[in-house]
Amino acid sequence: MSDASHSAKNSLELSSVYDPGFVEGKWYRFWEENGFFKAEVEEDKKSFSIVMPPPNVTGSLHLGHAMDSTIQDILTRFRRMQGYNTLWLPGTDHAGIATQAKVEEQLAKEGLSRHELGRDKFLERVWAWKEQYGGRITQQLRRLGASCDWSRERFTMDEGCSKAVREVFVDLYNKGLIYRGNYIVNWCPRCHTTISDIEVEHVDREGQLSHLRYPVKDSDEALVVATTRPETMLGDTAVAVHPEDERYRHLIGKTVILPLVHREIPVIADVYVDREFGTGAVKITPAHDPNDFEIGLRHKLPEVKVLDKEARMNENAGKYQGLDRYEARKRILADLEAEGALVKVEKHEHAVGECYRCSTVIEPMVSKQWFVKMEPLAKPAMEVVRDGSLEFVPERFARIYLGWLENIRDWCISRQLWWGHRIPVWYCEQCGAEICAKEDPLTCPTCGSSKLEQDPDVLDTWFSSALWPFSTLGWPERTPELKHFYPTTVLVTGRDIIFFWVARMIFTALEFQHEVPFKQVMIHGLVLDAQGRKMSKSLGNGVDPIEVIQKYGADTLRFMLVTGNTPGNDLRFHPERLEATRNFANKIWNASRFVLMNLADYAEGPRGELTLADRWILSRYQATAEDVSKALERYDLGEAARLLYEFIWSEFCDWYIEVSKIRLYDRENTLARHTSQSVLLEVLEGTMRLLHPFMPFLTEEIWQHLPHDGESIMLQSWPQVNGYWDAVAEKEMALHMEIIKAVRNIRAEMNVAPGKKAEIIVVTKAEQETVRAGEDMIKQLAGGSKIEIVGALEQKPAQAASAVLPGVEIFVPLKGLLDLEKEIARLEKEIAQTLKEQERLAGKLNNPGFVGKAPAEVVEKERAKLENVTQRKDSLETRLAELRK
RNA sequence: GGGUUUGUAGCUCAGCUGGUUAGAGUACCGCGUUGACAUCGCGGGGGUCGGAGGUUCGAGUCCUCUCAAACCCA
Repeated sequence: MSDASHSAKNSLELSSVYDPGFVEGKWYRFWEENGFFKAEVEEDKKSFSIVMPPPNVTGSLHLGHAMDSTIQDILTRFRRMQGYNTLWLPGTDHAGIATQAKVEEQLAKEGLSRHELGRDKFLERVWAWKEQYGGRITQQLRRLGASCDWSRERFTMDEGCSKAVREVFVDLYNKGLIYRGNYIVNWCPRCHTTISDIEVEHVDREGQLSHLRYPVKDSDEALVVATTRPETMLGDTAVAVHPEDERYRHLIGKTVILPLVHREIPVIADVYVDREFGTGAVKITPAHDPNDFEIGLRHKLPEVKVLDKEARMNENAGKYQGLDRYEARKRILADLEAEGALVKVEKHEHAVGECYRCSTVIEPMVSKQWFVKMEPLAKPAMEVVRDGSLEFVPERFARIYLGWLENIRDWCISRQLWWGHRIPVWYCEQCGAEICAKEDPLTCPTCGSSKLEQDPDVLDTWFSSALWPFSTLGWPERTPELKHFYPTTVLVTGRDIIFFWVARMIFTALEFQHEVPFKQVMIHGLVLDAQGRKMSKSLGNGVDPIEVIQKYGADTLRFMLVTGNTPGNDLRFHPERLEATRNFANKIWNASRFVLMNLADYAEGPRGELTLADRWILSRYQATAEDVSKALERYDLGEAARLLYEFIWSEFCDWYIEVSKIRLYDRENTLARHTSQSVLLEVLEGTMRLLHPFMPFLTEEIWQHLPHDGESIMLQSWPQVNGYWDAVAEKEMALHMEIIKAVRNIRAEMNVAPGKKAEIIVVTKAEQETVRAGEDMIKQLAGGSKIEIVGALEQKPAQAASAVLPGVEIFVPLKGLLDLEKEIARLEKEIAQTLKEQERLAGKLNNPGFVGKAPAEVVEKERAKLENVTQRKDSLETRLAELRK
């Protein structure tokens, strides 16, 4: 090899401790600047595409993002190396409420409000804010090593996405799937906007159940209702009882008198009423309770609003007007008591709806909002999952998804915010016409007036993210990207946004592309703190991934986030696990250093005969490549990572490298040395490729030091699984390992100083040839001075410790060092173990049921085991008897 | 109230379609520092798999019930 890049670089540059900070930035720049992440449409190649769940533009990276992005990056790098035309498309979300709140905060510091600024000026400020701070999270993703195509980065409010939003809205509107109506919605008195049903979090709270007496008109009787919200009684327009409730049957159709305000309201019958709850009679406030609203519709009850947008009592509340809802509750209860209408108050635990953003108790309120009619959209969305054209991984999440869609309610999409996609509907001031159009209209198509007013509301942020898989590929244009990369291959996201996002992407995609947005959805769990709690700002238990990266390196964080965990389950974050993973990175680093140090004089050339260890590690390497590939294909990243960890540490480092030292240090036999170098190199280089998706930086750094062709490891092909499996080598190697472990155990138990070599006698008939082939290895790894392999021993060494393996007996003569008592105890323990095992196996084989019904193969295996155990036990007993003489 | 998940060594977690003496990391104990790595090596102790019952020749691995924890929905 004459080309400089083909030979190993001077390994002396490699420090004995891996320093991620030193290499990470360098390689990321190298990859990005050379355009290695860029995906051009290559029609002849199979595509693999992922759209990144767009993080909030206001956000900074948290461990959840880190995990989500790591998984996507692993899949992307894996498929890229496999030769797919790979696109990982990044972007950010405009995050209506969050972003608006951020900028309002900023304004508040200047003593300004958005209303003082005005809509247009405010929006300018938001855009300016976005330009300045919005890129933060994308920079952080780079620190993590994300190999997404930044040249295609998108934003949910960019021109293309906005165009897609318009297109979808107008189309749904024209199909009658978007409508405007007066319905009960969730109002956040703090964010001053509606939020959708799923943005409400139900929290169990200790509250009070007040029993209120409503006198029946023209009667001595009274109906007692139980309520957790006495203040809304001012807006009651009925009392409902169950139609079959004997207690109240005679009152149905009668009228009761609302205390305090003395308004007359009817007693109605509705099956919704739970007879068991409270008194079995319910006050109905259609304007401020979702269930009451439904009842109100069924019974055509009037809606009396008593709360305003600040959740204060309004003009319909008479003397309570202006009071906050909780203050009003106290006052009203006091007044009811004074009037004798308060029967009792009892403690009561119930679920209270809170705003997902600010945790303010939401106020159900009737108001005029825009909705998406869900039923017709939900049906096909369920169908594609049921028929398997869209798959959830793990599949249990499909049930959650389906369960939600089965009971779907219409989606409230209007938000009383300024930052977002404004609803493309205009109202004609002249004739009252409602105009929904893709292009801003200048005049009213009905009356020609130019006095048009656009609806002030914006759309729910999720409306635009629902279009993400195709809007980012250029839709509504028919772009080559859309044709080639859509439907995307897999969506990777947390299980917390199945409803918010996944479901909505699926039904919009089906409606507009007539195809699923992705063939598979891989759902992962959440990253929890060490105690298993969600990480949150209020708890202050969040961990900053960037700090972790600075301390341990991105590769360590990545590897740690995908190990020790099964698909779909939550992951607890334990700092100690970072150390363990960092040690693993360091181990790889040092193993590579070792190889490089011994490769200085390496030149490609034909190998000599492969040793047992060579054949063994090559076989194990192949098996690992195959298993890792399979695990990655079924999205079991934790298993893939575990396999690599085990292979590298336990097999490659602990055994193969140690064995290789024999030939490496033997300068006489250059062919053997060369062969060893060659195998070390092959396995290390291939293993780096297998590991690259998990630890891109470390593997790139090592790979660049190894003899190589090509610019970057990330562009190399994935190791080919060639089916090479050397069963013989694996079996023989296993025997050698057993022998070595047995000798090591003897040495340790007998306190033989580690530096002191000892003679090893191996007595075996059946395995003589095998053991002979590994003589050097045993000597090297078990600290043998010399090794004697015989078929039988005339006279057993007196002062020797021994061990028995199937078909093999081992003696370690320890003149003067043997502690007879210790050795006897050791043998007795061994015998006890084998005896137990022997009994277990014999019992099994004596069971006619087992012998008769179990597969012959299994029975045969057990028989062989019994034979082995019996033989071992006999040998051990013989030995013990000898010692006791 | 419905649903999902989890309950395996002191701790954190693996264990695929039931069949080796139930594994790893970490912690713990003993020994070890010239030669890849003390962010290391070698050796060792430690669990009968939440509980009960069942299916089966055979169950951590399937079924039923039960206890506990977390989450989602209502």
